[in-house]
Amino acid sequence: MEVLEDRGYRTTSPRKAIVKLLEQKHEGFTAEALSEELPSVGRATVYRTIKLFLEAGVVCKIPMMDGAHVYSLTRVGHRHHHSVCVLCSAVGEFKAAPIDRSLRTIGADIPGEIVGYHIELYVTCYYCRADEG
Amino acid sequence: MEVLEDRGYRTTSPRKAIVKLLEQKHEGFTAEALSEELPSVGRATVYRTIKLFLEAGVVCKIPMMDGAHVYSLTRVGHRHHHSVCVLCSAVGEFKAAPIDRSLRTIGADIPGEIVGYHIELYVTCYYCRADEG
DNA sequence: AATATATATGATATCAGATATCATTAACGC
DNA sequence: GCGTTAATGATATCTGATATCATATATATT
Repeated sequence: MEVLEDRGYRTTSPRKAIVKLLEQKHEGFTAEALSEELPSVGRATVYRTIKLFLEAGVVCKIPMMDGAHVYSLTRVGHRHHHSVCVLCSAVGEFKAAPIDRSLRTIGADIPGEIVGYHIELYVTCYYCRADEG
Repeated sequence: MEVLEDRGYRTTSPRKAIVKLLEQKHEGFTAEALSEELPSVGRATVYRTIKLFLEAGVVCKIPMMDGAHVYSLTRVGHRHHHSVCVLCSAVGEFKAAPIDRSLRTIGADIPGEIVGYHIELYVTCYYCRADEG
């Protein structure tokens, strides 16, 4: 929320409601699902707000294995990547730093200069594995 | 094409036309663009065929930095990842093996068991860098 | 605290990418 | 060649997301 204020955005009640809900969510969510959970907030506003949060770096967009994608609140400050449970879409964050190193090695074999990268790890999380036995 | 035959799919002329066009394409493409380049093939067929190719592993779906995505013909047989030029969307493939190793180390810190992963490297390719100076 | 001003909202329409339907067409096995 | 079955293509439809625009409300100014 402070991030938004710093950027000159207003702290409105719809935005507060969305942030409040997101803080409780440790699973990836779709814009549609979020909208359904917040009937008091207009559909358009939900989509707009997620886009705004994306640009501000407050949420991340995570592609899933099947081509779909979910959003997730960013909890760590530094550069990171995501692990996503393919069953419940619980999202974990891990530091980018250790991978950066090995990637720099690989970079030597890549034609062109690396300007960024994405890594998604697809996992089955502890709870889902427990359920499946 | 042989991959498809092995799977019991028929080698039809629309499919041949699409494969032929893809072989010449070293840039990522969208289904829409492909459809426009092949007016002789119906829109639905283009989308269907791309989906089919995806499932057969003949093409890959590559998420771009801005949230869009492109498709790209798979040229290497083994497991690989992609580098994509953010300017012209030229696609390169690189072997997954060297990264697998470092990722296995990181895996120890990840809650859950890794069932798969994606890596996309975003680059500015040689030609685009030459153009921009 | 009241007001002015610009930003944000929400209802609706619209868009884009993709998929479902289904009658017609054309591959492949015989 | 012929029959069966999969594939095609025109159309309608779906889903996730965005554009429009009148109304409401957050902040700055007084």
